[in-house]
Amino acid sequence: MRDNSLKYKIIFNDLRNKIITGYYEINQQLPLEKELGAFYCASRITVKKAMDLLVNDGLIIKRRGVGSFVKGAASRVASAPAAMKPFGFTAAHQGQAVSSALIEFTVAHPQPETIKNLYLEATDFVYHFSRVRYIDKQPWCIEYTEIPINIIPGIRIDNLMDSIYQYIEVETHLRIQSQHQVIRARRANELEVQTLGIAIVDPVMEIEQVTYLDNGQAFEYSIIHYRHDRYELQNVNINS
Amino acid sequence: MRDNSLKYKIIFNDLRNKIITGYYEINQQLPLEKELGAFYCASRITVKKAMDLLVNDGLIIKRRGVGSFVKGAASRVASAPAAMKPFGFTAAHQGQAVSSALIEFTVAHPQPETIKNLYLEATDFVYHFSRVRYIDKQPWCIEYTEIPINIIPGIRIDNLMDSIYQYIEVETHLRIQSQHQVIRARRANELEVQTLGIAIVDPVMEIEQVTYLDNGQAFEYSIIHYRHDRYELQNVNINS
DNA sequence: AAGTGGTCTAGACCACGCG
DNA sequence: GCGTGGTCTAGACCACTTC
Repeated sequence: MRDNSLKYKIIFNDLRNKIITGYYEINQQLPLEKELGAFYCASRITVKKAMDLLVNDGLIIKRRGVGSFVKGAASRVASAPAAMKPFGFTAAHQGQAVSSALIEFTVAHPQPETIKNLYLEATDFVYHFSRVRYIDKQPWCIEYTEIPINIIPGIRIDNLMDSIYQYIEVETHLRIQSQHQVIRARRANELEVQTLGIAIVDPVMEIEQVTYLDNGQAFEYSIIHYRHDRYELQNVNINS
Repeated sequence: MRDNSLKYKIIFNDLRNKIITGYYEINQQLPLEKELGAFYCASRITVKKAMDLLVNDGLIIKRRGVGSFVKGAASRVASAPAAMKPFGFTAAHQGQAVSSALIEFTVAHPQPETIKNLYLEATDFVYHFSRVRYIDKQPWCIEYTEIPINIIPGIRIDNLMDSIYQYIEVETHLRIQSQHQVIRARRANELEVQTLGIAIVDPVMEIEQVTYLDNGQAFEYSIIHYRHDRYELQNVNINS
């Protein structure tokens, strides 16, 4: 990544490491913005930009008139910066043995929800597929996905065994830019009981999502059901 | 709020309204940062700050070398800006008839999870209470909460019928600054089946949270179980 | 080549907490 | 009154897209 050459990201990552490794302890005051600017040879504005990212990730608090301090929660924070969370199951479990079982793969007209979320016509065509995702051969979740064929052409069965996002970014010149999700708890259905190896009384975590390319085009409508014991979401709310 | 006098928030809110009301249509290009700066009598940097907030809320995308565009998801976006989401059940349901039923209220030593998350000693004392929360007399969720008595003293039973956060901010001079949450799906227990009026096979949405004051002090450890049909979380992920 | 947004700076002034 | 972080500016240069 050439992102590493951006000054505010260098400062962000360095401060983040110093907090996570305990170089800065919990509740300890950080150096002043002015001092950090001198240390990193950066303007105060650039240091502030880096520190504001730390605030958004829940690692520090800033108090006007007082200073900046390491937050107590810092020791339990996710390993990846929130701003750099990767998209998709494969990327989220990088380094682990991810595999997939294809349940269904057809080309069809889009379902009503897909029409609404991707602004399609009922007469359009989409790839319609569902697959179970495994880590170390343990079932993790089941994905129900529709992707318009005229936005992402050329998907074949063997692309679905790996990361579909990787196919899109590597085989085409399109880049994935963002993802809008709605998260709910739900009862599992019969298919999920069988494929995920859970009991009929076990819930699943539902993630309904629309994924966007960097040109603003929504290209995927997907519903993912996770085993409830294999998914949790971290969230930090900051008061304006 | 004197927040309204901040230029970047004025611009943010004005652009946000123009997007939500359809003054700017989906996929329409917004005026250039330079033009908006002239329109609002603001520098380009200030306009950019406002627009970056819109990006984080998932309302627009920005393309270097091209311009900024209204995102398709804009029409389905939450009514409140993500950056200004209020804390707590009462605030989240402002204008609705919120009521509470107290299940338990004692002063006790903290549970292990509370000790770990609030950095307490086993010999400390906490308010330990649980309550069911209703909207229009319909059960919505059940909260299990512990708050150290030496951080927030003077909580009485009648405070628990209303918003405990409101008690804290009004009766003391402390201000609530942030909240760290972990969200999971879970099976309901016997108490929840009865108090929430759900079936034993129905899941609940679990929110485990630590809430912080603006001095960085963690003052509350809480687990909330929502009826799965009465809670959903919206989430926007942006690629670096 | 022209024009967009992204980064960075130096400097100013303000709001706030504290002594 | 002092020092903190918050806001805002004018201007520079860069990375990127499009023509």
